[in-house]
Formats: sequence, structure tokens, C-alpha cells
Amino acid sequence: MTVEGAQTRVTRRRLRTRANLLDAAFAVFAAKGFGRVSIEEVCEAAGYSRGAFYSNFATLDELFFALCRQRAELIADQVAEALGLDGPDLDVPAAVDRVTEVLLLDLDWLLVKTDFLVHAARRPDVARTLLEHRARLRGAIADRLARARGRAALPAVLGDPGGAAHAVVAAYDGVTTQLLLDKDVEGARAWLGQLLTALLTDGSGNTAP
Amino acid sequence: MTVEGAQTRVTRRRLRTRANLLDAAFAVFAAKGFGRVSIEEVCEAAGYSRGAFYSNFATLDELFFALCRQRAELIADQVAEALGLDGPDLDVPAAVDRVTEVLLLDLDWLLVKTDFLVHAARRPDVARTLLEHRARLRGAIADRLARARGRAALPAVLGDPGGAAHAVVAAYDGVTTQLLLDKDVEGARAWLGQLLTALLTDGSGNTAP
DNA sequence: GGCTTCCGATACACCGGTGTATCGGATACG
DNA sequence: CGTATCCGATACACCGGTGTATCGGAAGCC
Repeated sequence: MTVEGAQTRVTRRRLRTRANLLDAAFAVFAAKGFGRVSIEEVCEAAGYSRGAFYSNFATLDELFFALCRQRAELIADQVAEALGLDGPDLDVPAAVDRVTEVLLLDLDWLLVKTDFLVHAARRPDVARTLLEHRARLRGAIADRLARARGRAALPAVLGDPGGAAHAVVAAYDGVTTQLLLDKDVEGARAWLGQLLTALLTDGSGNTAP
Repeated sequence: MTVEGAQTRVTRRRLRTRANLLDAAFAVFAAKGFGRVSIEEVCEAAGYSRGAFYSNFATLDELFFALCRQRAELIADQVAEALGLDGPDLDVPAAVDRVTEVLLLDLDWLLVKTDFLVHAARRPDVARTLLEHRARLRGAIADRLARARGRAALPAVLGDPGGAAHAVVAAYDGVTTQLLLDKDVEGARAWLGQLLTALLTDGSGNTAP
């Protein structure tokens, strides 16, 4: 039933199997895509029986959601760390490098994430959650950009740092789409770097390499 | 068997039912997502029995592919038309308006298209087809931009018109992602306009409204 | 180590969707 | 209008996955 309020013993084994199920599910979802996957497949991949599954999750959707939440927060933390690395002043190209290193690393995750996107696009409540998550990320980026105004003025067309952050996210999403098809991670990184440079500078090339 | 080589009579009824199945499938796919849809559902929505389906398609994948191909070509034609409208000189904001009018019109299509994207991301052969399609579209945009050099110089960071076209597509994809979640078509159009302006001008605002 | 609690494996009944084979009625053509 | 052809509806056998109920054994606690 996945109730967590009235649990007497926290049970160690349970946590392990739950984690194992999540890991196996990630692999299976990445390979086949959510919606093409049965509960049995996940269990088999994890080395458990269906009993284990039903003891930990009520439905496949629930597992999928838990999985995406887990990974998304992991990535978000890494991005936040990458953004906070250098001091009060921001070195745009360096920061871009560090962030793309995190964001455009794991093709499997991008695949599952996009699966989750289309899933969310059809469920307003899930969409809300995802939107909030994205807003938080954008906020972090905007903050970072605002603190770095001195070094490179933002182009006027984008407006405030919030708008610029919005553009950064859009660029990332756009590059992701192409990457999903051509699988060229290095190319995507380079390309995202160029795009962000074009967006975040006024075209005079003052922060370009 | 869907063989089209040795067909004695071209049969009118068949074409109609095929079209009906495709239309109904579009609605169902948009509502539930490919992979959450059964053959029966599609047939029911179209008002046919499964016999009709199997007489026209071998598998649900085949229908899905045919559907995406159909719609994609329709959109591509409309975009090509919108790009070719004004004379040898290009009015960037106007062209952007016309194109976004076509591209960001039908949320259902964006939904299905993204479904198709994740589908393609897992099948190299399908991915190839989609990549070629995108390359053709980029080519059309690059041509258009190249012919309009006189009016507004492209920012150096993006390189040649090919690079700029690449950026345009990325912006479109990025905006699409957000749009799928917040369903704000008008906002997406405005936002895509801003993004493209930021990308295609040198920041001096010479083509900004 | 003995006891209690809990977790996950096994077994079973069930259902929805699949694919095929067959047949009746619609359709094109002379 | 008659007839050959084709299309799609119906019927059937089948399978894979689902969810539940039950039970044996592991994990925690004394």
C-alpha cells in the first residue's frame, strides 16, 4: 500500500529491494520506453518476483514517478553545485562547460526524462510538479546570472535575468531533442555552448572563447 | 499485408476507412499517448472492427508511423509556404510570426510528435528518417536566411546560415518542451519570437519590434 | 537462540488484447 | 443487372500480464 506513516520497523532489506527495483526499472525504461514495459519485466531485470513489486509499489506509474523524482533531484543538486562553484563573479564559458558536463552526460536519463515529459503533458497534476521543478532550476540560473551582471551585460531582447534563464533552459531542451536522435554527446555539448554564448552575450563576443 | 505493388482495383472504400482509422488514431494517440493505446481502442474510436484494422495495417507501430509521416509532411509543406511568402528580401519578424503560427498551433500534434521522438530515439532506423526530415527543414530555413543577409547580419557566434538554422530549430524544440507542460500557446509564440530575435540579430535590436 | 514481525516467493483465477480464419454484404465493372 | 472481387465484421483460440491470497523464510529485537 506504500503507506509510510504507520511503519513500526524501518526495515533495511526493504530499502535495498526498493532501490534495486528502481535501478532495474531505470535500465528497462531506458531500453524500451515507459508504456512498453510490464511489471514483470522490471521484476525479472531486478531479480525479484512480482510479490516484491506489489509490496513496494501500487502501480507501475508510481514506480516510474518515484524513479524520475529521484534522478531529477540528483541532477538538480549537481547543477546547483556546478553553478555555485566559482566565486561571486561568474565565468560564463566555464560555468557552461561544467553545467553541460552534468546535463548532457547520460543519454539514458535524457530518454527517460523525455518519456516523463510526454507523460506529464497528459496529466495536469504531474505537469504542475514538473513545472515547479523547472521553475526552481530557472530560479537558480537567474540568480547566478543576476550576480554576474558586471562581467557581461545581457542582451536587451531577453529582458531581465529571469528571461535569460528561461532562454537557457529552452536552449538546453532544444539541444536535448537533437541529441536524442543523433546521440552525439560531444557535438551537443559544443553546440549548447555556442547557443548559450549567442544568447547570453550581446554579440560583441566579449565572453566568447 | 499492406502490399501495394500488386493491387488490381484501387478501391475507394479502402482509402476512406484507412483515412478514418488514421484520424481516429490521431485523436486517441493524442489523448493517451502511443504505448498506452490498444488496437481495439483505435478501431472503436474510428467505428470499425479489428478486422478493418488488420486489413489495412500489420501492426500498431505501422499505423503510428504512417500517421506521423502524414502529419509531418503536411506541416513541412505549410512551413515551406510560409517561408516562401515574401519576396527575395526577408522580413524576419513577419516570417517568424507566420512560421510560429503554423508550428505552434496544434497542441495535439506536438504531443504526438514528441511521442514519436522518443519512439525514434530508440530505433536507429526511425531516428535516421526523422533526422533527414529535420535536415530538410533546416536546409529550407538556411536558404531563406542566406538570401536575407543584407537586412540583418547574423551574429558571428552562430557561424554560417546553416548554424543559424540549427539554432532556430533548437529554439523551436526548446519552446515546444515548455509548451507541452504549460499549454500556453500564445505565450509560447511570443517567447519563440523573442528567442529567435535574440538569436538572429546581433543584439543591436535592428530587427526587433 | 528464541520469538515476533515483516518481506517477498509461489500459486491461482481472471481479463483484455491479439491474431487468424471464415463468411456475408458492399463495390466496382461489364 | 448480374457477377466477380474485395473489404471488413464476427467468432474463436490463445497468450501475457495483472492482482490477490497464502505461506515459508529472513531480519530485527530481546
